[in-house]
Amino acid sequence: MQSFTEENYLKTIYNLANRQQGEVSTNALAEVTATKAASVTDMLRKLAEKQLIHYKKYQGVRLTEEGERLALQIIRRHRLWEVFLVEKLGFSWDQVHDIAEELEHVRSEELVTRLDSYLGNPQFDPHGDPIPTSAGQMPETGYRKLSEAEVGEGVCLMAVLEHSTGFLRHLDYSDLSLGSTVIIQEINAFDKSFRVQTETGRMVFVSHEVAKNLLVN
Amino acid sequence: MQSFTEENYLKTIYNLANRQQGEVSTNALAEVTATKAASVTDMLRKLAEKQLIHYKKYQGVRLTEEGERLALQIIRRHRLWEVFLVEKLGFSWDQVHDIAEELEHVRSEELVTRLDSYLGNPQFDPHGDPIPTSAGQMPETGYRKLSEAEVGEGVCLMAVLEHSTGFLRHLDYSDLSLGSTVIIQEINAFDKSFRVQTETGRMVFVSHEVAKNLLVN
DNA sequence: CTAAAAATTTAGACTGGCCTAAATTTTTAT
DNA sequence: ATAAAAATTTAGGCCAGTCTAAATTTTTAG
Ligand SMILES: [Mn+2]
Ligand SMILES: [Mn+2]
Ligand SMILES: [Mn+2]
Ligand SMILES: [Mn+2]
Repeated sequence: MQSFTEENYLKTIYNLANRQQGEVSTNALAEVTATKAASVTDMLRKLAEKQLIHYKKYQGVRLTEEGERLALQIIRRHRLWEVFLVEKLGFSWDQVHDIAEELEHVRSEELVTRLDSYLGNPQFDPHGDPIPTSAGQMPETGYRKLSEAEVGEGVCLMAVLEHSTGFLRHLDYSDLSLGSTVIIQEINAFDKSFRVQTETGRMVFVSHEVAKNLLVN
Repeated sequence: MQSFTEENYLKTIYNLANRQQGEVSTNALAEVTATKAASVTDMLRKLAEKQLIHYKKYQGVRLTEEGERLALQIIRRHRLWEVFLVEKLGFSWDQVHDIAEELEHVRSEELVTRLDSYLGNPQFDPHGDPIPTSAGQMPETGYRKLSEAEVGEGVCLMAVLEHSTGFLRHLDYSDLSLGSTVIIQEINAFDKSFRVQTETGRMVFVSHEVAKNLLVN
């Protein structure tokens, strides 16, 4: 059985490993967990002891199979709760992350199973992130960043890479909602900003910063 | 802001204070929290420091107004989550307590408000316990124990005092469900056991031990 | 009313998770 | 190739919450 803290480290290691390639560094973990490198080292020793990570001093860290299994379980819970909060309780997608950070630690297999089926076995969370299966698989999505699309393309908005309230509110404001299609009218050569037409016909300006954090199909 | 542990102590003090009269003892707390008396003393000093309890060495403990407010908030969350688990996820009433013990600590006013309205502002939890109001009031119920009722009376089963899986399963087995009415056929003079007729017509034996833990109207 | 029993508190110690400062290892740049 | 910089680990310590053993206070019984 893991503590909240251990669960958070596992989840964070998983996420960092899948953003960059190769081993996850102590400093990167310290930044995300908002602690100091020395504290991370302490925890890494403990997780290695429990065989949840592969860890060689100074060489970075990688999840073991068991560690990954646990990480996916926690991510699954997080995303299912986010679906619940949005679909059933009517929260908006920018309000749910912090609450799900707490709910994800409630430990009950039965609870997750029932929640999943109550929600209709959703495949994606409100931010378009795939929900790991109960068998412990992270579904593959073939998305690319909007910033990599070209003029003239019509692309469907599928997920966000950035989950901050500010970013999500900005998307709402810009009429960019997941599942909707936008047509790329123009890409500015200088700042790589986009002008796109949304499904409702609005012509919207999308900065490169935003386009980099929007996944499309 | 209180830790999980502090919240559990406040809730426990509240519950004990409303089962017995007067101050709550260190030993009673140690038993319920499954810790040792010495640990309880440490925590009482901390809670007194935070002005959440009135505490004089060797004299037992009582919640302050603020302490009671917090205790009721936690109990409210616990009971709302129990309703959710039973009504929405289809758990049975003997499975929900432990899960609610964890869910009750998720801290979000907004979450509780939305959950409450999603559930239709329920007045009672699956065990018949009243749900404290958002204003911080514990609704009064005028229930008495089934063991205090008399032969010939028809009484409505309203709540249970004991929440163990064993007890609740036994009630299911005995066809004794909350909201149903039973008619008292006979009270055994020797062991104070009851013979009652349930709503479905079954004739059921109710031991004194069980009758003491069933509240009726 | 007093002595034994029971309840409670204090003393001292441990673990988990965190910190700062110092030491060590690895990486980078000349 | 080597020195400076960056990253990481180690040393030593703090706090919350727990424990056991010992001391103290309150309660109970004779
Ligand atoms: Mn999230
Ligand atoms: Mn999400
Ligand atoms: Mn309960
Ligand atoms: Mn209950």
